[in-house]
Amino acid sequence: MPKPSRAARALRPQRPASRRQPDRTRQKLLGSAFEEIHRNGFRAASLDAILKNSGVTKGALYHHFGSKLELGYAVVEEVVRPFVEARWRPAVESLDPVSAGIGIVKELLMTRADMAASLGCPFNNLCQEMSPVDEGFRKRLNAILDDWRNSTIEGLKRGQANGAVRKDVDPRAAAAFIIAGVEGCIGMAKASRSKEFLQAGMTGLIDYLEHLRPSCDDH
Amino acid sequence: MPKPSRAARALRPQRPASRRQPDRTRQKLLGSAFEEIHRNGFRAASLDAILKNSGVTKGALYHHFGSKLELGYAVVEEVVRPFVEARWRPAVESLDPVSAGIGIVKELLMTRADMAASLGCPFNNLCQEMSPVDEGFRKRLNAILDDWRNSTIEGLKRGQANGAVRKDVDPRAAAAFIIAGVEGCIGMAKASRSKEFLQAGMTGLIDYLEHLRPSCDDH
DNA sequence: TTACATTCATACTAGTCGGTATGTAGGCCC
DNA sequence: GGGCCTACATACCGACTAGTATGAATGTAA
Repeated sequence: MPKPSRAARALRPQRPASRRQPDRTRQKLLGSAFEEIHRNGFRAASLDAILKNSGVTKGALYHHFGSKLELGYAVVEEVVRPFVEARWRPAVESLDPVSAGIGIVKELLMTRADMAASLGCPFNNLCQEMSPVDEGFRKRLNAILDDWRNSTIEGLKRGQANGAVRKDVDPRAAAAFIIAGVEGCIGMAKASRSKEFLQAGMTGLIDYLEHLRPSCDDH
Repeated sequence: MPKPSRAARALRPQRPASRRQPDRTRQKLLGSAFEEIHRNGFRAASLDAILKNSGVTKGALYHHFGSKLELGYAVVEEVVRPFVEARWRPAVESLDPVSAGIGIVKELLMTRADMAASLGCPFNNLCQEMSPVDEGFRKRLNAILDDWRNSTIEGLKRGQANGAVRKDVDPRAAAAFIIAGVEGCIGMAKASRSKEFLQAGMTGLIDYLEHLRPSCDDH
């Protein structure tokens, strides 16, 4: 084996005695970049600020990433994607996606309302900013969005199969609207800044989700 | 009268013979700035590009506006606000806001789908980008959002009074969710770029709007 | 221990940005 | 027609940006 891959190296036990820990510096860069991008957007994100906050130097950065753009792509794939997937996984895998979705929304309202209302959703922020101006970002973000939506569609279909979701619901339209509603609420809450808009919008979303359940109309 | 105000001057007949037309150059700056901001966001908007596209020089710009920030504020107040208000006015003033809203959505899908899917909504773009980083932007954008939402609330209440909207709907929550749904759909469509997401999401929105109407549940 | 690739550190460059200093010309009043 | 404010035009400045050139130190394989 000529050179150990990052994945293989990460499995080996850490050697804290060493002063050179490439995987750790890479992770520090990704984390610091994610925060800076979350706060300022990608284009306004300053490499100097990322380096300062992570304690890494410019030489190390350009050793691990070929350019600012590549760093941004890595943040999308390795930080933003897991962040988004961790959110919706419980809902789309549930047998009752409506109840699970409502639970996630309520949990978000209780634990993440402040961050959501001030800085917004990292995924949505990047979609808004970068999709129109960089195809590489757009493709990666759209891949995340596609996975999210397709999983939601599958969840809704499963709900229809076991009676948790109305049969006359169009899963494609409902999935798109649910995602748009979530991101829209968080986005608008940024402008109002108070959590009131967020709570009101999410109340409307919950109402819509309830409306997906079988009701008296079906009988 | 020591000096004629902009408003008074605007009422006077144009004099195309003159080479100095301050109101016209101001409008050219606002229009060019709006386009550049719509395409690139405020912070990435280049003054040089705005000047090039409008054929105005830097001296003229800084004669009319004290800074880039003031130019941005003026774009919000004098271009974005009318843009937004013109959209929702027909809906919130209607006796049947649900039908009027559905009409606006369908009209947007037919006439503005391409622009919406590529560049997004100018108002929402600025909310996402500038609300967290500049209080002056946030206040102005939030004022627009507040007006939009309050008008929608009034429209829904009017609909409830004359039987066009279900009585058990919470107008505050519904208004917030409708706005969030519209902007969310447009925003997500930017990442997917194809109009399919926009159409699917808007179909879900229409379904939600229909759900606000009185149904068998009320009897 | 020697040779070599990886990993990081520092100093620097070229370019773009918003903003300013200075100058000039149109247009109204006295 | 002289004074004067408004409305522009041009040239320039300092700050900040992403990116690079160069080199040193570390770790590894032979």
